[in-house]
Amino acid sequence: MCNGNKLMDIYKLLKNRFGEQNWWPAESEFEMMVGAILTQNVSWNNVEIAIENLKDDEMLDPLAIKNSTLKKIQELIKPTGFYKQKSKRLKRLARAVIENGGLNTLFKKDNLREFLLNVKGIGPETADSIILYAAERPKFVIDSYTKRILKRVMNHEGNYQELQRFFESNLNTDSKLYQEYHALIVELGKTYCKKNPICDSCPLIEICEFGKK
DNA sequence: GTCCGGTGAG
DNA sequence: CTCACGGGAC
Repeated sequence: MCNGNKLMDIYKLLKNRFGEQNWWPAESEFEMMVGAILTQNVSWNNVEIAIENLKDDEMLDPLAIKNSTLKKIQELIKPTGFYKQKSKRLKRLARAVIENGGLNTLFKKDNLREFLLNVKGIGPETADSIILYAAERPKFVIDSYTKRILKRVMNHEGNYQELQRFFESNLNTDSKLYQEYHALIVELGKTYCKKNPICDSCPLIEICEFGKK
């Protein structure tokens, strides 16, 4: 049932079907961090529009965010929804980056995860996304898709921390593997393992506890 | 548990 | 029209 070795089988099947994902699409590490906040509970399509808006105004920079007004930021990121909250979150992020000597310094911290979680508006998933895709350190990102898929495929449930440990203790500690795996999970969640799943053509049909029925 | 919120698919 | 979306704070 809770066989951790099955995790690599899942990974291989997903990779065979969907191929290389190459997340996170961004031109800079700070852009990745901004995207990580903007994508909270919002489809990536909306984030792309907001990122373009920010880019056009040369706002993908900590100092630019810090020196801009909340109102201006809200206009630019409106496509991502929750814009009043997210504009403040971007401000706090920018301030935290600046006050701690920039990203190069920040990403070397031993307590990077703790540091990020102390920025109001950055929770576990956003922090781990930044750690994995921007700082490129091996932290497995758990999201709602991961929870849903693990429950269906392996009948395995748990909170954020438990599921993260499940992946990290059963996989090689490999940033690239974690990056691709999480991206593949998201792709599966969007295309087949949806709320109303499409099981007949799912790449995991042969090994899925739920799909077998 | 509830609220935040514009966008696109169906 | 409804619904989910690469969550987090309270």
